[in-house]
Amino acid sequence: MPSPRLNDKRWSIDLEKRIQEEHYSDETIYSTRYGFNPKSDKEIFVIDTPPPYPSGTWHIGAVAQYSMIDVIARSQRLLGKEVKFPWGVDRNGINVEFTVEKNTGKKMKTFEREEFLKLCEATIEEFTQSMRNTAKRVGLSMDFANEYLTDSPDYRVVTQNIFTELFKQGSIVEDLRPNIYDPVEGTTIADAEVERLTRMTKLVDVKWQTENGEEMIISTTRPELICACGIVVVHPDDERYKHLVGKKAILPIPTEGRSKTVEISTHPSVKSEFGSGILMVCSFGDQNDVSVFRELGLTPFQAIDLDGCMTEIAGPFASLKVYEARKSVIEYLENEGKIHQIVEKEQEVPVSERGKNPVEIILLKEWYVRQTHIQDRIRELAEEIEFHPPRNKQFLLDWMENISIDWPISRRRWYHTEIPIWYADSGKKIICAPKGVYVQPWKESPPMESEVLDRETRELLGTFGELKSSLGEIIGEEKVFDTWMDSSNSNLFVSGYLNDSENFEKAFPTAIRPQGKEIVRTWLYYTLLKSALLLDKPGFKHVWIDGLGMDPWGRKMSKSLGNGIDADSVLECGAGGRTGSWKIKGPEKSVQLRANKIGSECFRLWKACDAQVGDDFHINPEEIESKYFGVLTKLFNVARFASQFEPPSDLDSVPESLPVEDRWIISEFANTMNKVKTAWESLDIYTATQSLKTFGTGILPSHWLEMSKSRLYDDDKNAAWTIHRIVRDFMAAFSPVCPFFTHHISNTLYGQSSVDVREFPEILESDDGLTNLTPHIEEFNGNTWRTKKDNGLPLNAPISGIEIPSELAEFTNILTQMHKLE
RNA sequence: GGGCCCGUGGUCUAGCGGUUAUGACACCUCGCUUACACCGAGUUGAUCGUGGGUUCGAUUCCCACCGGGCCCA
Repeated sequence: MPSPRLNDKRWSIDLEKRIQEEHYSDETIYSTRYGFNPKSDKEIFVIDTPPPYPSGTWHIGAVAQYSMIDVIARSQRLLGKEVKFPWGVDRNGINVEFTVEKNTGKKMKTFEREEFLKLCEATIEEFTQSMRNTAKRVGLSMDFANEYLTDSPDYRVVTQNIFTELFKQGSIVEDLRPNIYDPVEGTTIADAEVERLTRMTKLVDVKWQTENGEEMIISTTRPELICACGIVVVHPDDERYKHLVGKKAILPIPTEGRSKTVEISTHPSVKSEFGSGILMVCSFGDQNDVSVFRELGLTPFQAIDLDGCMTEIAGPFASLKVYEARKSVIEYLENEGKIHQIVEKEQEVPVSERGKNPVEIILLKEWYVRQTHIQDRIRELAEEIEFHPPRNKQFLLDWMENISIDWPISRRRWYHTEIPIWYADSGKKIICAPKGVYVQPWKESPPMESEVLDRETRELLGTFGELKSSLGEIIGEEKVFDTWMDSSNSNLFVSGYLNDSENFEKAFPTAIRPQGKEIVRTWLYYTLLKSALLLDKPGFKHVWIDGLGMDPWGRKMSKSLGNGIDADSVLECGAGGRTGSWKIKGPEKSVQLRANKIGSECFRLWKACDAQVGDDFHINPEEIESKYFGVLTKLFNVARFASQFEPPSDLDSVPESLPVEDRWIISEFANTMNKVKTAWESLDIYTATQSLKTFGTGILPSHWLEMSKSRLYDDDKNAAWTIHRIVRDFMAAFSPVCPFFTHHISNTLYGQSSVDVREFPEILESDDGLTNLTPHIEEFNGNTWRTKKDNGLPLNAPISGIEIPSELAEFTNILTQMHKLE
């Protein structure tokens, strides 16, 4: 056999890594290849990449998603677009604060603020580094040289400026409102950050008395909140309690500085079948309490303070932690004989997503982005966006359906973007940081060119420099922003808002927002909200919402279940001959999974091929290897086989008088390429990859190659042209999925890398007359192989008595030769 | 309690009013045939979750139920 130009016998993880390292080693070559040229005449395609949050380990499901975003980026380049594929890292937030607290064993607020920030920055940088490595290991073609970090001054100043802009236009307000508050971490959180955990709770039936001595029973899980009770209500249709309505109930525990009685009234929100059917409404046990207080115009009591302790109104229970107060109140009521019964009950407790602490609703002065007024407009703007898959739009609509309060954006934490505000003139005036200057009001004075505004009317009064002397004491805001305030600017930031207005016009709305469905209610929603408030535009043209990576049994991967799979272990599986093994807790017992080789190319191929976008996908390394590594081996061998024959100098013009079998496979290939091109254009990774895989591992090697082998060995120029033209174009079309694999093959065979192709390969003409014969060819070959097998003949043995069907008359010669028909 | 999504051979998956229901992996049988045994060829295997309905006809549309997931009360 002539020696193949591809010398490696087969595709391997070590080869993959060698190519990859070379690929990323030279920054100049890398940037020329994948960088963004804003001056280009091509259509601009900006990807609003989700900036990942570095936490030490990168979830394999997320890595799989990023690899698909990379497929989108590469396929759009292949189609001739000027792609901006930014690499950003989301680094603000409470997670890194928790990590530092855990590592040092000290709570944040026991640190000096500056010192704590330094620790956070060092920690997050370490995590970021390992994330950069994984990003390259999985082959992402992002613009790493222009990395953006959401905790850098460049990024934070954009967040701050956008805040100021929204504040001036009236879309941001400050107000004293009931807020969801995490007393352990000492900060307000938003609705979207609350999750529910099932816990056992005591449902306490407390005996109350009315002023005229009638006894009534009220069930509650929060007896410590009796001190904040504003009213007692029953359902208006509840006949049992009609006589109580209008009377007064005496609080069953001692309180301080408030009325000892509350009115009994009716409210439709009461569930009569729950407990006794009588409800105490306290400020604030839950969201329903909030709305009853608001509806009836009651003045709320502040029962819990910022440290999660009872306030003075709790009388003897003041300054106890909520949980201790509950125990003491129950004890007190028991001693007083005021408990009817206590039942242990399963209850869903709202906790903070990040800290898993039970949250409280308390009155706090916070900053809000107004959002309830603009829901209809956001819905209209969302109409202009194309969703992939369309059904996942429902997640957004469902979430928006439930929005009833504004978005609280201030947090009492530290490693976040600072709210760029100072208070002056005894709080009557506000100083806003000027454009383009990142500020830290908790430790800095306002820059001279800052603007001074009336706190109520927002009227501009002048610059800080002009008014400095008349402003009295200046107090910097200590609070910071919710991290979603930062990340919801990503589409604005990457398209040049405030930094590159010339480009912004062309780049916004960004072409695509790819993301997971778990952050629809946060990242997607908040971004749409911001884009609507600031520009009255949809944030993007396409939204691509993928499902989540699940364990092999379809359950969410989580630390507590012990069913997680580390991304690097899959990508490195097979490197240096090391196999991979994973011990995963299944629903019943632990299961040991093993694989010999996976790597980035096989991993990407699996994700591209195995499921349609939007569905949750099961991650099982054994399956990834067994189903998809063979595909790479097959394709590699086709290319390796081709590589032993000299490619014709001119692959672009079709030779005259190609024989029928070459015209046939070219027609088949043209059909495949048409499908692939359409699929890449419509962001349909699944169809594009499936089509290529089917062709490349199916009729091409099994039928055409078998037919044409002997011609190739005989130096037939037509056969050589056909195989090389197909391999070259195939690699280009396939390069978005397996960039290093196709790079290696195309570079070795043709001296030009498929990852550099910037125009989809020309698709040759397809002859329907020939492609209609394909089922007949497949059937004839299959029958002939079976006949040989049934007769105990090897496939290369001659055979007699086989008739070529009349439809395949044109193929008589080649089929006779192929099967050695006699 | 409400909403949304999903349920196709042992496993994963395509199809979404008329198909001999797609493909892959696994299984089984045969074969080291000058690209490939980390391979090839061939076979076996699905009453398309269950029960109703609409229709001449349903895996595909509607309803109920069951199971899984996600979200919200």
